[in-house]
Amino acid sequence: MKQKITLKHIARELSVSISTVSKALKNSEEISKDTKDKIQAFAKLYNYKPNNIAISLKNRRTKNIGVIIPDIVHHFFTTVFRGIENYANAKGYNVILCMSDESFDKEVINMELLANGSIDGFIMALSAETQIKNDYNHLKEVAEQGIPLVLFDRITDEIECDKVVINDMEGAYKAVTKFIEDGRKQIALITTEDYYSVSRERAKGYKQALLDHNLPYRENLVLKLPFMDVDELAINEFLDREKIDAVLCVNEIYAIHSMRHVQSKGLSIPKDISFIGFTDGILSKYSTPGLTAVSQHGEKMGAIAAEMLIEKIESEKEEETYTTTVLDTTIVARGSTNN
Amino acid sequence: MKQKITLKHIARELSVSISTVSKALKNSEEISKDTKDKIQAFAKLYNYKPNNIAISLKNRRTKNIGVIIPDIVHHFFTTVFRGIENYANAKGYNVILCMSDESFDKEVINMELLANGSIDGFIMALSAETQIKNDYNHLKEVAEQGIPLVLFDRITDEIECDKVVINDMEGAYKAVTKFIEDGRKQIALITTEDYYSVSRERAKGYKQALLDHNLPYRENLVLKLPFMDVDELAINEFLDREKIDAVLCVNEIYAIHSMRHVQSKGLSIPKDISFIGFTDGILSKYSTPGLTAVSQHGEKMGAIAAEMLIEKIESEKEEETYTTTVLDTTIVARGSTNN
DNA sequence: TATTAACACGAAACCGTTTTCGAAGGGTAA
DNA sequence: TTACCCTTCGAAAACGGTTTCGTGTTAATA
Repeated sequence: MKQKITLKHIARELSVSISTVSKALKNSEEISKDTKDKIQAFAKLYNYKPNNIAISLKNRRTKNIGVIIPDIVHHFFTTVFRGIENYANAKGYNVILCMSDESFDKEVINMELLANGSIDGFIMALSAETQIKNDYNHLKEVAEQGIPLVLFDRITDEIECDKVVINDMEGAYKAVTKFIEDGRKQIALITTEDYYSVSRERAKGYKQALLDHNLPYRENLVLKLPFMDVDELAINEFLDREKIDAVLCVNEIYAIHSMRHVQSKGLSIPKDISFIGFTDGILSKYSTPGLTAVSQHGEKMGAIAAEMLIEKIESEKEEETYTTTVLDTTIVARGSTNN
Repeated sequence: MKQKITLKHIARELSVSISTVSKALKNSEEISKDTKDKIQAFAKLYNYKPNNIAISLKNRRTKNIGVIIPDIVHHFFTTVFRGIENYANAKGYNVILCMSDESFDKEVINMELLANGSIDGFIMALSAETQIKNDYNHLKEVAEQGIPLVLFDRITDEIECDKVVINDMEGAYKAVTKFIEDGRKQIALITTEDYYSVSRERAKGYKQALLDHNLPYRENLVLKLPFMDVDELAINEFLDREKIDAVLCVNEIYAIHSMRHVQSKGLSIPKDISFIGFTDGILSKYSTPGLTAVSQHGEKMGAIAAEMLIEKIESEKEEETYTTTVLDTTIVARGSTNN
């Protein structure tokens, strides 16, 4: 096992001072060509690489970004993460990934741990529990310490910081409009409880699209499910009970399950009933028929979040101007709607 | 913006030395109760938290684990990652996640970057390109520096280190045996080229199961696809050409696509033809019919990998004993086979 | 010959901790 | 009074770098 070589080793070996070695390796003008050549050759030979930790301590910059998401086994979050990682890597940053598991406590613990010097900034999507509790003191703490923060997807108005979201309202609006243009009249919405910022927005878009096209908004065509467990029975019952010819679902799982259920009753998709689901994930692509989806462009979202964060990290000036970037959605048409 | 408080600040404020503060906060016997009380109260009031970076430099321990995987938008890898993260977090470690994007160069760059002090050990699955190139010098370098390394899933015999794999051969063997017990005779295998360690093992299990049950092994019932792009036409043609009543696929995508194709031809699953796919992912669960799957227990795999790594990191002794843990698979029966 | 500038390098401080060792001061025993 | 021992604290080194400032040497200039 060959130990990592340090400046001190090189200095001792070549009988020069540590400062000379440091400068020589940075090609400083101060050092004579002879000495530089000698030192650089030696360093290359022994594959010298500066210690990241020492540099971090000195510069008070870690070149690490902390990312906290509710769950990693989740298609949308992974695409966002990919966007973050790619951009960050290209800029020389590494990414520390933590999962909150939708738990407030885990979110707080992870943040506090990382905030003690391990990272230069945070990118995060709030956990469900945090949104329900509506407690954002851990975020405020971090902001007060001057650590840059970017929120994406699951955000809150309580915190002033950079944000990236998709235009959830517009996405739902587009989807419902497509249904209407396809001649659908009985358009249902299957969503989650309101504490999610995204669900609220999508519900708004759904309602607005109906009203703008002179269709009635009817409460009984909206099914609100509590998060966490997919209540299949509630979905089945809802689909059996109401007279419906189109369904907008706020996630893939609801949509896929609904499609299976109506298919098992002998209905034909999209002839008898058509579907659109949020998040253009893997299920939409491979279901039968393919599920028309509202694409959220997760990777782009991640890249933008990373760009905003690194911009803040690297800007010297301490201006307090925050921007919220809103990404438009795209409808990806597949077999579950008439195209 | 309130700056992070350091030992030095406390020392100056209370007119004691830095060492006294440090000791007092660790409740050292050396310091009088009065002084300790005073210092601890002050520290608590100003919410003092030691700087992770400084501690890392001092201890030469970062409490960070580097994880390098080919892709994050991939169900199996995310489940493994979840297992790693959970275990590591419980042990006080953070996880730095990098993606190699199946690229040799990215794998090398990421490893070298992290190896310079940022992490205490690596957990990784080899990129496709690395396996094709069969070049593991970057792994050897890291091992030589005494940095612990655990390989999972995509491994190699060229490197001596701890490893976790699933029993791919046994998984395929089980699946084929199930087909045979269900009365299937024309059992096909759709797999990737041989450079993947996992594909090779699965092909072995497929062959062995056939031979052990006195069925012929026929080359024309095995379709080997190059990785990266799912060649849908090749699959269709293969399914149309051969007389087949059961198909084992080495991943979900192949299986789902195959099922769609035979369904579109009017065949009934599992009556006319049945399917089993590797990786019990989200597609298997939500396809119609559900895909019987060989579960790889990714989360357990991740937990074991993390356990092995942390064990190595924290053990003082420098024994060179490496173990390979082999996880057995489980068949998760669903509608694509007769049960 | 004395002054000065350029060149090449080293000493030391610093980032924020931990830890070893030494020392001041007071108390006790001989 | 002397010797010794606790108790309690601080100085300093160390982790591995960067950077400022100073200094010795040499050569050019007055």
